[in-house]
Amino acid sequence: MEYNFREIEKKWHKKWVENKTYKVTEDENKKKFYVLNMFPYPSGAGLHVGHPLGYIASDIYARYKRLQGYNVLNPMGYDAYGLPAEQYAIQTGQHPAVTTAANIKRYREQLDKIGFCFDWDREVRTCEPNYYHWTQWAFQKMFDSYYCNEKKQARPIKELIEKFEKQGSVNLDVACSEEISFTADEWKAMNEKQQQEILMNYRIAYLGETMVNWCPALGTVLANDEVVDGVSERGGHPVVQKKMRQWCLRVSAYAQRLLDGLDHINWTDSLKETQRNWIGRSEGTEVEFHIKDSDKSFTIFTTRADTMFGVTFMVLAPESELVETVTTPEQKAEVDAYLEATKKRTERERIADRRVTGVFSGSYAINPFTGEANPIWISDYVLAGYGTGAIMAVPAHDSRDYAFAKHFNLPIIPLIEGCDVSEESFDAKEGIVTNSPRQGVTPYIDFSLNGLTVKEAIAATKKYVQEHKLGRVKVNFRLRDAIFSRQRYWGEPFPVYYKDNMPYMIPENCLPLELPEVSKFLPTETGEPPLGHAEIWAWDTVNNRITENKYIDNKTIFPLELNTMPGFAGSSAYYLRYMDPHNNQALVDPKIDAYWQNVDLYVGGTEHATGHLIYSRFWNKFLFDYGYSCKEEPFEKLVNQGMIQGRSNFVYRIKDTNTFVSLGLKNQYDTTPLHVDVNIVTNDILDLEAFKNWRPEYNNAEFILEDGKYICGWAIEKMSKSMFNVVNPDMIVEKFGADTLRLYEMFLGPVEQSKPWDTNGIDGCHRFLKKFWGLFYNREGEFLPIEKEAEKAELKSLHKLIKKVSIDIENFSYNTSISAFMICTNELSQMKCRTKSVLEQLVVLIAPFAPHIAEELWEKLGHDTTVCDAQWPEFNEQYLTEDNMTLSISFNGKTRFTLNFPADADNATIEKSVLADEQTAKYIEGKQIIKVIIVPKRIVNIVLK
RNA sequence: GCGCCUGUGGUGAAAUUGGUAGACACGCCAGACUUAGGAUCUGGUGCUUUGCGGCGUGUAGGUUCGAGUCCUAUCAGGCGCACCA
Repeated sequence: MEYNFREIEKKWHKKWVENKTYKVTEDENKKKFYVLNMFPYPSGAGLHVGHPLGYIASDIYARYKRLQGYNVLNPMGYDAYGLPAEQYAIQTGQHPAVTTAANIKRYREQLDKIGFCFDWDREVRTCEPNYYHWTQWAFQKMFDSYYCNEKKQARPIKELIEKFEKQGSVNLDVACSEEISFTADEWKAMNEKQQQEILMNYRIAYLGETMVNWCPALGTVLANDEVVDGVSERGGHPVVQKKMRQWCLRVSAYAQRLLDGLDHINWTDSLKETQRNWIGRSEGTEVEFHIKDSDKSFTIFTTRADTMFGVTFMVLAPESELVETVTTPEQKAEVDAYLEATKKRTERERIADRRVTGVFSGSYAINPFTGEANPIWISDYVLAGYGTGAIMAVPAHDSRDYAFAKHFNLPIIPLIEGCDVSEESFDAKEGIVTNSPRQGVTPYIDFSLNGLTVKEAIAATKKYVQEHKLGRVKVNFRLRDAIFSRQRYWGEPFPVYYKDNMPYMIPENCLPLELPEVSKFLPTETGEPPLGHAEIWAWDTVNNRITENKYIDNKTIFPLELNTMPGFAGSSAYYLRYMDPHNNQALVDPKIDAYWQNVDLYVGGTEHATGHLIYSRFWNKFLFDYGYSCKEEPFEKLVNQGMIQGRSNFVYRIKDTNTFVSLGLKNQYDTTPLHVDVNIVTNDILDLEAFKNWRPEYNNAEFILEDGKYICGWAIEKMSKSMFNVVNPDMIVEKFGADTLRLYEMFLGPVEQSKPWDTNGIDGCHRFLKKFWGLFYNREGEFLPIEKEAEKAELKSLHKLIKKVSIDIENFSYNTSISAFMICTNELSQMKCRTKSVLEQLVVLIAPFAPHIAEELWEKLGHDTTVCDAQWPEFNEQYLTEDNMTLSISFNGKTRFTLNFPADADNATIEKSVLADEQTAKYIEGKQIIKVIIVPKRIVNIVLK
């Protein structure tokens, strides 16, 4: 009987749905295991072969864990809100809800064909009200919270109000946008609006007037991670800096915890490193500089406190509020011109063109260590958003300051013994400090760093600055608060209305606030949000319900927020929602959360390293602070699947003809390479008929063949429609079956590695499944397994496989597991002994990889339960014993060699003749063996004298 | 510039973690069965040499009885951050 994968797969897909084979419920008697894939954006293009890579890898793991007796949660859903879904809707001129639903349907069909063990009863869609209810709820909680630095957690804002009433802003150690000071009496004297404005400075979700990444083409602001090289990540449109009033999340308050948490989770080093870079912790010192002939002062931030004696000028960011203060009347015209010029330059231009620019402000700042008056300059190489927006420039030891000093001819004072700063600055933090203070100069203060190493000098300066109240030790983070508003239609509406221009939350029991219908949902270049077109979009505070805009009176009926939330809002806590997706009383029932805890294995692409994976960790930490999530870190282990690139094929057309020449002969002609659809090429051989029918212009194409074949050229490129190299999983499933696709995607190489999709070689996996089937059925359709005692050789082959596969799955080395299956199948097939018990275990072993064929054979073996409920076989070392055992021998636990001896020998005698090489023999010859220690894994330690 | 990762046949890749490098698969070569084959089966396949042999894990050193694996330097490719003070 033939291996009929089409029939088998169809049959089992139906049975799995009917029997709800993959439905999971909480079960206190079983240990839990939570496997999660990053849920997809249902884009219009559907799935290509790259998407399922991670899903297959995690599916294998989930099935394996289930066979081991775990209660496995393996859910799937859709990240349906946000830019990509909406862009697609705009391009096709349809309502996003319609296209999203259609795309989801398509995704589901494609996913269903591959045979995943998802519990679809737990599906979530971020665009559905019963889901975004909890996105809005979390936002309200963030609005009603501040971050207490002392307790290192989010606290209810009412505690902060109580504090203000008692002591004002005295001794306040909380995260804020800017330091404000006021007394309790002043607080009490404020009206409601003033108080709300003050509180906004502390809320975790707050309205902030900040510089944002404005993308005119997309008609929205973007978060920092959505901007790459000055253009939008989606679509590559220019992005400019603009000051706007936006909702923000105070992610920066959690910077230290986000950093510390990385130490306790099982992620790859490179991903952790990426996050560390993004968080960008930098320990330094803030020092106050007084402005000469003024009572004003400003603070700078430096990580090189040891260079205080090498400061020759100061620089302010053009956007710094201090610019106005320090600009003298004589310099005003020049400064204004400079500010105007910088404003015009976009982020992109600044990156592309790094020329040194700047202007002198006219003022001087007094260096508290030398007493010298340093000129204050303004330049765009200093960023307003980092540190204090002001720096002390030490041209000798900072390359940027050096470039500036050379350009404007400012002095350079070297501070490290023996360093040469005639050509470039000496940036390394090493060497012995000198010139601090300089010889012959009367010390301004009683403090010297000369003779210390750089590290010692930094510590000494910090100490001095602290003790003399010249500044303070400060930790700065690169991580900024996340901008949380989008001027888009297709996103979660904010559950917010405006009274007297200040935001108020609609009552929690009125959630979800559903997305209204609008006449026009297209974004605008000017940034008016599409929700402005909604007619029913006002909040009636008397009846607590939505009402029509025309009733807005700003007394009881107020306008609702017009912005919507960004894509990452819905994807930040979805793993919690999967635990309890139908609960309409809470995001997740605390008891259920306590059962599933957090995600044990998270699989997805690296592209989310600085976006989703930061926001999600932040969001979860916030919920953790209130006890809504029982674990501080959401994703225990994370595996990044590599990207699948496309492998394009080319045909070579001879210029000005319709004749195509095969790859090997193309150099004899003047040809143009043309992309050809990879789906009409097999193993680089072109299907000539299919090619003629591919495009009308090739109908009468002629070919110059080699060996009767047309060989195509190839190249690795991004998988894209325009290069005709997109391979859909459906086509592979149709041709070879889902089990072959699953095996092949895993066989391609390590899951973590990026690699091109290459259909060459898929035959090997398909052939293997046929051979595997051949262990059970011969060509005549006889069922081969028989009940009998297993033979030694069979058991050895089987247990070798059990051991290998068990270890490999734990390590995600699926490619080598599949090799092991191939070897075992060949061995058993040659032995021609078909012992039922052996084959039964073999079916269980392959079930995670190729579930359809496993179910079919499991049934044929006489089981009426699903193979998913079988038990993963344990390997038994005794079957693995070799006839000739190999011993690894180490001397003093250090050096080793291997040694063969018969396994049945009672006492192995170590003879010179069996040693691997002569030199080794020479090495132990004449040395007295004191002790032989046999340790597990058949390693023998021989201790030599 | 700083940080992280990766370099092994014609190709994708293995290597019990310091012990016979190239498992397994693709491709290729030869053969068998076939009217035919993008089917199936068998054997071969790192390079070099007629052969014995020699050489081989980006390059150059080092540690070791022994290195793809550890150390140092260097080259190449990929990724992240980047006027972040």
